[in-house]
Amino acid sequence: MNSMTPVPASLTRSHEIAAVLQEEILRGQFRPGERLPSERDLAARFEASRGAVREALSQIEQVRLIDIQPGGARIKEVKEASISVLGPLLSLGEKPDAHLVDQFIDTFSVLTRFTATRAIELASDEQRAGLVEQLDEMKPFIGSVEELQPRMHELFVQLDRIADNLVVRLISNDLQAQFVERMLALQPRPSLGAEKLEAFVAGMREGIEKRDGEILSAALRSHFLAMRSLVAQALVEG
Amino acid sequence: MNSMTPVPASLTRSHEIAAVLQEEILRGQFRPGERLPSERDLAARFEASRGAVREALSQIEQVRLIDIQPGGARIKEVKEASISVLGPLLSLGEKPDAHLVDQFIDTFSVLTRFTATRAIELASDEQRAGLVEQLDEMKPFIGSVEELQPRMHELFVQLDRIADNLVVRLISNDLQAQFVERMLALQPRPSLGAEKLEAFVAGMREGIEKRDGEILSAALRSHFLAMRSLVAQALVEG
DNA sequence: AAGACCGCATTGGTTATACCAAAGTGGTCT
DNA sequence: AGACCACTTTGGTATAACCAATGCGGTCTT
Repeated sequence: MNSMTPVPASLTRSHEIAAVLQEEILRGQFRPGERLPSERDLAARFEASRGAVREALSQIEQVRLIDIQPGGARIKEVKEASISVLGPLLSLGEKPDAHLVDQFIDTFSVLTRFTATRAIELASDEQRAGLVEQLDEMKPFIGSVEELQPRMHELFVQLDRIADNLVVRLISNDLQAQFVERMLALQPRPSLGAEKLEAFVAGMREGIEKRDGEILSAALRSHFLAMRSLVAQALVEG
Repeated sequence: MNSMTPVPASLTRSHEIAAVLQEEILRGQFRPGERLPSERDLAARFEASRGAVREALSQIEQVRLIDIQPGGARIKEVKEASISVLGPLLSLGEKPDAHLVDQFIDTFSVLTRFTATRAIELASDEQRAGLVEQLDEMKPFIGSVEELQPRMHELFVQLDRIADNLVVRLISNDLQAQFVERMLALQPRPSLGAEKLEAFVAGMREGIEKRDGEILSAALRSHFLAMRSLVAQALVEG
């Protein structure tokens, strides 16, 4: 999966401008309803062409942070924006806002539990057996996060495939796009203890084998809770 | 709230082009990995300037349906896209795809339950009392969807405010932006029976008053399930 | 003095042209 | 057959210009 990571999208002028403006908006440097400087003024400020500025504004409009209309572009409330602003929002300060990170993990947890419980409802016996096998194959690697992580990821991919819910899939895409890369920058890189991981794997296994959503859900919940405090700790220390 | 509905964003050339191209991509008229026609060719095809086409492509890139790079823009998998493609995806056929609508409602249901249960965990006694009051004030209007809906909406706004989870909030924004307007076009406009609504309100009330997430969650679950079959029915009939 | 009206400056929307650097392409030479 | 090189295409950017609609300010009317 790491090898699939695309090249960090070349920074074009319009993307730069969009990033800067978006950050300023998210920092609250403009009041909602207020007018953004005109495209010509922005072009002058960024020493760029109007075309580049227009492309940037077009992107910001897409995330619903501004409303472009003849007469001027107006700032909207962050609360009304698209989920795409979460990434920039997390990158505002030196460290991501701890509260926001908590919300993030909680939400991810809910969606993952939904996917997982739905998956075992829908899964055939063969599929469940396959999932259990995947989990069993993880056991030797519980000590090593680097080894375990890709296998865990593969498991979730399978669950996602079985649950077959495009809506959740797309939401998760966005969350990951906004969140994961920014969390990976954390130092020290948090990692769960072997005991907890073992319990987690065991819980998942039991939930899948018995087709018991409660057990599965409980395992996932406590796993995400553990991750939450880990990340919180990393945010304080880093 | 209806009066707040913004003017149907003026259709600029770039938005038109973006909409057409996006629809073609979503229809699968290009294979993932395949190259999109060059900006110059697209400009010729749409009888527009390259600038307009570039703005359109910039928007489509924002929803991660294409990947623009020097050398050419390449199509990506729908599964990798942003949640923003859901709206266009729902509008592909004459009627929204029933399966997708189900997924939509299920997902909305999960998030709403999360918000509601979190809200009553966090709510002060005064706030809970306020919520209960809101519910009680609904009772006279249970017969009339038009009267009930805005009050119900206000209740969810309060729950959302108390739960105070920006991530879920933004996700819900996107879902509503993509979904609600398209569903409102359904004819006949589905509406729940008074008995079910009464039970729903009662369940919410009890859950909030007793601060019991299970009861609250159950009320919401069955409510969304009812909505699901209503919409399914409307899709078949319409 | 208050309100309706008109007109100009500003703003976004769009087009056209031009140039650059990088990616892609095809042919040639080894 | 493979490496190399030149040409072409493609996206990235800038400049200049025009239109329509908005916003604004002053004037005229009542």
